[in-house]
Amino acid sequence: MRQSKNRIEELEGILRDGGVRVTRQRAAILKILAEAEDHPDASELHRRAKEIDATVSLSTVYRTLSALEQQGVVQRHAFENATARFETADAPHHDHLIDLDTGAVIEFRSDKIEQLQAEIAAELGYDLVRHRLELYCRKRKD
Amino acid sequence: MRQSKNRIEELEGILRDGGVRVTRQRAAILKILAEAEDHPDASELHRRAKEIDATVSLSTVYRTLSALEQQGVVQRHAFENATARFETADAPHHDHLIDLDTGAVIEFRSDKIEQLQAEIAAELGYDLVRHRLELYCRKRKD
DNA sequence: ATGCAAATGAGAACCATTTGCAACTAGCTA
DNA sequence: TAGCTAGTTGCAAATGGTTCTCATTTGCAT
Repeated sequence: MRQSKNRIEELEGILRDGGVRVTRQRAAILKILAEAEDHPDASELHRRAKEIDATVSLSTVYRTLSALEQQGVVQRHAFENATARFETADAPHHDHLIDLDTGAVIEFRSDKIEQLQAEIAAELGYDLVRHRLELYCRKRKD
Repeated sequence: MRQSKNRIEELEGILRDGGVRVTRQRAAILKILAEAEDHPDASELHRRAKEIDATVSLSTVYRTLSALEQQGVVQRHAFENATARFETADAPHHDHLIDLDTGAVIEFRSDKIEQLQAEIAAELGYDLVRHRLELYCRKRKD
């Protein structure tokens, strides 16, 4: 996309700073991730990455995703009855609405809900570390 | 506990009405589930059920849990990085707070959040079918 | 009692993900 | 630029929770 090149170089920088080597395979996976507008799973990422570098193996996709997740560059989501799906962690925090019929994922954010969650945790004597909020929905029939 | 006997008979009735046979093994699993105050996983249920009926196999635990889930008697939860955990579906709807250090699960309910979720789905053109809200927390340090 | 569809135990099968290993290679060093 | 070495890779095998297969048993309506 438009300036994905910069974004990719930025991500590669983050990796190098984190002591993670930027290999041919990782560069390919990173590019695919940066350009993805959806929430692909590991095998879909593998399929796409192979178009850039045919040598990328599924193992490497998984290993790279784990490394990227640890660097905070990628987020992993385990939606109901499905394989893990991934997205770059550049956008601000948001939750997900999953279309039960198509599997499509829509991002949304509600500051009210975020705040209520923290309040609930506090009331119960806890500090909220992270949360998971997923809405499983069907397109409204008119 | 106190009147769990009635509860168990009630559950058995639901099963029979649903065309599901109440076998010795299922009765044992049902009893364990009705008495559980926590959110055990399949192998823990297996462990406990065997104390009532040593013949219960893990296969049957899984099969029974699926049957109970279909009858709406049991709910399955897939918390982060963990095996599926179960609870009887008698209590009114609630969400879960998971203690990251102990794995303990605390139930809570927020009508405000419930309402906000439906509103968000509606705004995006969807009908909310179900949702998942989990708060991963640590005990507050005083 | 009888008959038969439903249920069971044991173990194999599934399948997404992880891991062991020997052969590479990114990227610092001289 | 060549060399070094710890980090990476592809492949295949392992993992582990959960589901399925199949021969045998059993609940329960008749």
